[in-house]
Amino acid sequence: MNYWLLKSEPDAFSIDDLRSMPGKKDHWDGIRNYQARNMMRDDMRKGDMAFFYHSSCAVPGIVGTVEIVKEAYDDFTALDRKSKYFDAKASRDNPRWCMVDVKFKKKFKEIVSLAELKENNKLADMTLLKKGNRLSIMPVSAKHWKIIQSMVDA
DNA sequence: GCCAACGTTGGC
DNA sequence: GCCAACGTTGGC
Repeated sequence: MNYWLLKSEPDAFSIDDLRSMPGKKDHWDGIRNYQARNMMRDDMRKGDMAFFYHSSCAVPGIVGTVEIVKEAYDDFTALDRKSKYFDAKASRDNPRWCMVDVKFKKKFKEIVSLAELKENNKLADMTLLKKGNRLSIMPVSAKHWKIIQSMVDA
């Protein structure tokens, strides 16, 4: 079982949006980066857990957890001309992009902010905190997962 | 809005 | 295959 971190801009899709979906789940669409796609397709498994990270907002940070409930399948938004994730190079035969389904598990009482994560020396080697890493999906080690869980107020 | 750090594209 | 130009991400 693997751990992950999924970034989303809360203006576009927040953890509250996920919680209010039917069944508290939704597809994680719009991934248009090959590294992120490959990890999602090759390594992300049903039952894996992920942090939900809010990016490009007033207080960026981890706001809760989700579970991967469906493994990678074709991202149909790439074929939808009206979608902002439409990709002219994607086709039915070669959809190019994929997505997974995630289910809301928990929203933290308080956000674990990026600033707090940076202040924690034990997280110094975390991918998220490394310079220049902008991937919207990244793996989290079991060690880091535990440390961050310990930073959460009940 | 700025800018660093990537990733992608396309001419050669 | 190289590399310059361009686009994107995301913190600040």
